[in-house]
Amino acid sequence: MAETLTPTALTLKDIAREAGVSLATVDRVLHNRPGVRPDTVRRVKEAIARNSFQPHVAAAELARGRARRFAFVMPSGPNPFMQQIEDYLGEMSGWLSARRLSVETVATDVFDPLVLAASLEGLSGDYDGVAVVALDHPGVRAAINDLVDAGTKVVTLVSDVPSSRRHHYVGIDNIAAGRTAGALVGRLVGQRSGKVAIVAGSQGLRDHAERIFGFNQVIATEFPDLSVLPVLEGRDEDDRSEQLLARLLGRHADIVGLYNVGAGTQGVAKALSEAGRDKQVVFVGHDVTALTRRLLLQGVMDAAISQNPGHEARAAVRVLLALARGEPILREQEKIRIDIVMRDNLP
Amino acid sequence: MAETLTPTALTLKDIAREAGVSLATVDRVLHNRPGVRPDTVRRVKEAIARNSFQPHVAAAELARGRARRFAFVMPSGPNPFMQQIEDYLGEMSGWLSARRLSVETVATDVFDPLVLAASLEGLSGDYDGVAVVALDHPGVRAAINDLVDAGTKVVTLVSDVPSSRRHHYVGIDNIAAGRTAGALVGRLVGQRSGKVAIVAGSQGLRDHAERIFGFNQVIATEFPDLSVLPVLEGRDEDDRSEQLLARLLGRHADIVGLYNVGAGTQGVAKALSEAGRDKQVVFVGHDVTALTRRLLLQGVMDAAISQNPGHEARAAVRVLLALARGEPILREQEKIRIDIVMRDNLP
DNA sequence: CTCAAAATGAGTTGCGTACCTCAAAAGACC
DNA sequence: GGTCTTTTGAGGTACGCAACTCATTTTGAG
Repeated sequence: MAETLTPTALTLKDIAREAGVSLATVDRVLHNRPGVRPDTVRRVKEAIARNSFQPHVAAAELARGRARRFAFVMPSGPNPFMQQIEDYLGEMSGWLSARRLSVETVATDVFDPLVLAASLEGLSGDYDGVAVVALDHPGVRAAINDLVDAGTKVVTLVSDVPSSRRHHYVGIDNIAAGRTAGALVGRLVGQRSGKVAIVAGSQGLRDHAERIFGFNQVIATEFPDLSVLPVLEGRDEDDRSEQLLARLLGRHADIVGLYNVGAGTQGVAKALSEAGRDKQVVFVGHDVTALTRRLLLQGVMDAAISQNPGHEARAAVRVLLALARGEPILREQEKIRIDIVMRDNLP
Repeated sequence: MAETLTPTALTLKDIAREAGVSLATVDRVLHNRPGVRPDTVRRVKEAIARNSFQPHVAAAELARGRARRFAFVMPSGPNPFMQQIEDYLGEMSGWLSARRLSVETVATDVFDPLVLAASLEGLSGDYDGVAVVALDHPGVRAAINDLVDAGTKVVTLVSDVPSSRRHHYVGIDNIAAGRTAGALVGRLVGQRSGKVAIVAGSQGLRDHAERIFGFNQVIATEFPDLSVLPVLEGRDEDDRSEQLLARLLGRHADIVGLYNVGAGTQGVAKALSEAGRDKQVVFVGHDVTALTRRLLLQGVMDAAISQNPGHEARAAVRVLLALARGEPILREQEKIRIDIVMRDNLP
């Protein structure tokens, strides 16, 4: 009828007795300090495992004295999505200070690999953990690895550097996101056949390229009545996106779908509206911002693929904290999901 | 360039000095203990606010000695969604024991208000917090209020009792979920006109009724080419759902959409397949289980409206813990979102 | 003004761990 | 067997707060 999940509550003292050693030795084993014979280490670890002992987090945290410091390395430009992440970090301030944690944001030009790498190197030694919106580049990779080697916990945020030895990635699978966008456009277009336009920031950005890849994959294999037009590179700028799209709409009367991969949403929407085709064209984009929220409510946008910035901010902090404490990570909890947001499930 | 979110780290001693009182008095104020003049209370609270002091969670937790006990009151039947919630609670066991928290699940017949109320009354005094999958009934409401009055923190889970004085509800807005389902069916049906079928467990269940309400609302106002057939009450049973739906499909050749509000998914899918109409009818249901996952991959189901059971389990625990500690709740974090799950964003 | 009640100060203990020192024991090496 | 190094034990202090006791001061009612 009633099942308890937490049976025992042993302490280090109990483990010491169990293993037939002193508290000091258990402490040495627990913190990988030198000066313990391998055989003794084994005995202690066995005692810990046998009793499934877990150190009391609160006691450990209290005893260590100095506060943990984390740094968030974020893009310096005016990116609304990144701004949301910072806002949500700010909302955590009470939570953070009650745990004596310090989170600092460091703005830098994440699109310049050398500048980013230099910023990362500059953090070494000062922080227990670093979350970074990273560009996938050899210099950045090396900087991340250096941090890791220095004992700093590193988490990549939003954009991954899979070839580095970062401890964790907090963000979505962008290929799957592109696939989802493709499925949505295809399904929402319905019976109609015609062309599909793609507006991206740049195909050089890893996340954009991956999204486009996934999108094309789905359209090509599952919606034979649709053909994808060459990608417009709007550089995430409103004006440029608008001009490029307006020209394209003028040339193709049979555009039935539109996928906006990155930012520049304002310009994309304007081009659609001014051509008077915002109701006929299925428009799928990314992220829930004040703007996309409005466009969804107006029916100009049909769906937004979203990664929850609040979740990403909190997950990054929690993962860094768990890594620093040596606690296991709740993978299921920290996994960022690909949200499909339509008008009626707007968060 | 770098902005710190956590400036100070005062202690109770500092607050005592600031307020010109002793540690004991600060302690009395902090824990609402009697024997402090109103004026002194004010002074202490002002000092706390002025310095935005927050007690060190770890120290408080360590000092209080006894572990906190939480109970989860769950349906006793073989409900896969509830099972998932329990599974995720089990996955937290390491996290829980490291914090010396105990979570016990109590199985009971949540559909019988008297039995449920009795179960709740029986918990009084033994637990610091209770999460309950509750039926909205006067007897249950009274039982919840009694728990609250006894100082127990109460959270309703999945299904709310808004008229009670429960401290928090962890679950989705079911009207919005129904609206989302309606929008999906309507959009995915495309240009076609025809009829839409609804299979529910029972219209007596609050969550099902709300979902149907939201669904009808959207179809009626936004998809005039679709007409909704009377609700089939399958009692969440496979066989019954299958029979009812098979009969309905036989009578109406122009069914283009299907909304399965609750369980019984196996039967619903079978009726569709055996009628050879699983590809023509847009089928939207709820929750991601092994079964719905398979149906989505096969293309039988087109979308599932989902509430993340892992998130609900963890949110309930976190909310109970925050309430017990007197910490603020991170509303954004604990809010359960309505997930639209299609084949390409299957979690 | 008196006296009891209320309010406050001062202090202690303990929670479980981290981190440190110093001494003692055990082992390794020649 | 003696010397040196490695390993281990024993113990202490500190972390910030909860919870408690007891003495002292202040307050208010009569």
